[in-house]
Amino acid sequence: MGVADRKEREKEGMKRKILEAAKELFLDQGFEKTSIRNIADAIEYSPSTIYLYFKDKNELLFELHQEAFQGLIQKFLNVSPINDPFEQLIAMGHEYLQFAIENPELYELMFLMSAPIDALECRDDIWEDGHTALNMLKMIIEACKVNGHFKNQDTDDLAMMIWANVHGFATLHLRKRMHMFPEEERTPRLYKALDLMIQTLRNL
Amino acid sequence: MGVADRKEREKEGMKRKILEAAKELFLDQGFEKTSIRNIADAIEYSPSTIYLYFKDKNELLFELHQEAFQGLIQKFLNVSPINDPFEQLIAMGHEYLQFAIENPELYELMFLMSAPIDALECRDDIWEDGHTALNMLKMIIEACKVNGHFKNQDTDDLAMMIWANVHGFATLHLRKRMHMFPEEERTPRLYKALDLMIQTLRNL
DNA sequence: TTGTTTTACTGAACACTGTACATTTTATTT
DNA sequence: AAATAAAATGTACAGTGTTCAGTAAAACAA
Repeated sequence: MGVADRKEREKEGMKRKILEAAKELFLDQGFEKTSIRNIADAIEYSPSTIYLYFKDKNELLFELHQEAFQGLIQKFLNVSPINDPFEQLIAMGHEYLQFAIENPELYELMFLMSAPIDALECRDDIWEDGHTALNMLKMIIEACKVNGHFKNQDTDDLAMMIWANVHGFATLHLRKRMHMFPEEERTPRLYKALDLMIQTLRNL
Repeated sequence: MGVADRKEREKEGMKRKILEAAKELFLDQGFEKTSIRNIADAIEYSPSTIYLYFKDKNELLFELHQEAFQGLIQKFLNVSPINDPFEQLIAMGHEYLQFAIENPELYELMFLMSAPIDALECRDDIWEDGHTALNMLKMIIEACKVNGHFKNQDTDDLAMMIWANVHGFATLHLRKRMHMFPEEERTPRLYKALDLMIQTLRNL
């Protein structure tokens, strides 16, 4: 039945329209300060219409959350042409930090927001892409081990430590907790400290 | 004039009363979900009264922010009896992580909340205690250097790296982004990864 | 082409929120 | 006791997320 198909497409189109508007507004003025009414205004529909396509405001965030993780995974794929796994690791760290700095609100949505997590804890598919990203890190760590790095260290612990470190850099920066350094020094210092961390790992 | 003094004390008493109620509610149900009306109800005053003592909801948070940092500094003082500076560093990392785990909402308020920071960026005394805490870390790093650690490394970079790492652990945990590990493994793994990080630094 | 059913959408309403301000109550000073 | 100053309040405004009865339009069956 062709009609049902078209309806399906239209429904999908509407969802996208809402999501794009929500994304722009969330990224522009933050989640809390964006109201359903704002989104409705942007797409020229009534507020209630949004509730026909999404359960509530959190669900909008959830969908964007999914897309954000897929964006990070895309960035991670940039490191695959590199041959030496340790160099891959370094590049991955930079890709991660760059993603966080260039997409602050997306990063916030992925790793900092607590609102949606509480609301969507029941769903078991939230972390699918998160796991994929983490596995990419773990595989590179394993490859490093083959090359003689990280002797007698547990891969999970290493992954956790590296991830936490990069995440720490990202959040300190995003949440503007680097007041001890003058404005223009912050980003360079971020990368410098990241490099220091990775070099520290080199002879582990 | 004794009357003025008493008035001053009463005013201070009222401020404390409001702050204690706000603290309990913020820590209990979060900042966003606590309304001025909730706080007013708790102390049995009208909502408007709160505005006579604090500029707005953010200011309540700011005052608590100050107190929280002083709490962390107190924990840091626990390491001073330790003789070896590197052991001090290890203990400091544990104190920090423990503080974050035991006072999740205070930690959130210190390092994760973005609302108050934006609103209070003008004030230059927000980060006074923050700097004190950071300086305690830096002094220990300097002491480690005297003992032969961290050869040819910049103290600021080291401080930044260590802090970011511990902060990363803390936020991953607090924001429930450790879904890859089963519930009961999370906290132990946190400390294990922290130890791994610090041991990595030992021979730097 | 009708009439009927399904779908898409909306406006008004509810119960909240932070905050401002005129008004009233209480305390202090003259 | 009257005048003044301080403290607390009730009310109001403009905003929020969300629900739901009702309407308009499209799809289907006759």
